[in-house]
Amino acid sequence: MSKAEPTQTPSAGEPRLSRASAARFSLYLRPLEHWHQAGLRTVSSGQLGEAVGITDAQVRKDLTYLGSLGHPGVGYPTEELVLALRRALGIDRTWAVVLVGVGNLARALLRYRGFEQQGFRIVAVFDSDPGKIGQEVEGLEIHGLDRLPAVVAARGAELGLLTVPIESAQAVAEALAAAGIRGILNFAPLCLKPPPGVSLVSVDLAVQMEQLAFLVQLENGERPLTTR
Amino acid sequence: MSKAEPTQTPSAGEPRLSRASAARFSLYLRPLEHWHQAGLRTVSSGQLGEAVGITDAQVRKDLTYLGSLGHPGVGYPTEELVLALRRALGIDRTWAVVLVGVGNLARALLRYRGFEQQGFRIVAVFDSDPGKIGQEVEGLEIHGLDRLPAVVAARGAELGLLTVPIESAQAVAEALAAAGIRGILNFAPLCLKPPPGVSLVSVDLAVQMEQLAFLVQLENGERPLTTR
DNA sequence: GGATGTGAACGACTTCACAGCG
DNA sequence: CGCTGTGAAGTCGTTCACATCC
Repeated sequence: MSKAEPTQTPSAGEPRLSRASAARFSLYLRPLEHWHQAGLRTVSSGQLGEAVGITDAQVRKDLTYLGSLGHPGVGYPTEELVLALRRALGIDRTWAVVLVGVGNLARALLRYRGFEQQGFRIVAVFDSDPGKIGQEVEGLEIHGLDRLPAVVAARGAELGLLTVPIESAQAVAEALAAAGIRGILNFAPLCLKPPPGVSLVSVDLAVQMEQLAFLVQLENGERPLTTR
Repeated sequence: MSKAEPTQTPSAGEPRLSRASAARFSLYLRPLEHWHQAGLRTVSSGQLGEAVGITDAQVRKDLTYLGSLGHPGVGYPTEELVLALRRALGIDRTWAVVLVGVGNLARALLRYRGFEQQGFRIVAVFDSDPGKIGQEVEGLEIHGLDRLPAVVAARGAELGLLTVPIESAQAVAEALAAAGIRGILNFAPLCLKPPPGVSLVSVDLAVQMEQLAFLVQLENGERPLTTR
């Protein structure tokens, strides 16, 4: 009842593409789009690796998952590669995104051009504060949370940005799920339990800062952790 | 000349603590600090694992690196564990931080309480725009970039938040390094080359969004990447 | 009994090295 | 010749299982 079967991966789709490779696809995309606009028609695995700071072998292995679009002795055609990568990542189309929690971070995200550029459009914003509801931010009316299901459905939103305080994060995540949202990018500094059927990516700025402190400490050779 | 020696790790410090474990230390810290304040004196690996979404075995393996502070049959003393984790991460003290690039994101970061709570204090802000220099944000005067070395030295800053546009990111990173900064948290959406002696952590919001789109696409079973 | 610490098995990811093609 | 695609080897990280101790 507890061992025997390897459990997990019971029958569903085979894991064609490794998670690690997908994470790098996004990184490849930036220099590639830049080079493509600059008129470069072809790139080698070495150039790409150099640009994102990994080995050429790694690049080739990753790109294998896209099918064989490299030409020996030549390299990869820039444009095809960009298209294939975007397709693999699922950003060969536009995603409608809602934002919940209109604080400082939310305002910064609303003004951030990078999302739109990659095909993410923020189509509605929500907050629970009655004082904010009805106001506008960046041309969008702030809705009350009760309107989540209706607005999500009306705008065809599939992704959500979660910029609410810790206390309400889990509840709002579930409200988003109930409203039909399929993926959440969470900025609240806690470990959200993803509602069933909803994918989750979390960004905790304090955690990143702590990692940085750790790295600096390591480099300083100060306290590489004694066995004690 | 090219094989034989394993190269790398030539002689310097042995890699006591794995990078992956250190990344989780930050995650452990949040529920732990919460529980500690709530008066809980002891926690088990199972509880911690549950809170951050990993197995108990993984938790125990990680905590091994801190020395043996668990008691069989009882668990780990909450307070000691918090202190040991903070010490391991290098946040058992305050870090002085400078911020470069006063845009929307910068303002959001300046108002974010999470940094201060974990021992990161933003002590100065910089921008290259003459129109901004001399103004104040969140009680801090905006300095010109030319004052980086002087202010960094005067305030004893060791870390930097980089929220400048792509074009100037690399140059500013090098200026930070030259001014004596030891670690950079970069928000510009490009692959920075870390100056020698400087640690780097990058946060690219568009990349996170793309990962989310990828996960949702996977879960939808839509296009799990065909071999073609 | 309940929970830790840990070697050993396992699996995932990366690097190597080289055959093969344009 | 340069560069891709890929098995094989190697490294790193996670999970298992169990001896051990309170």
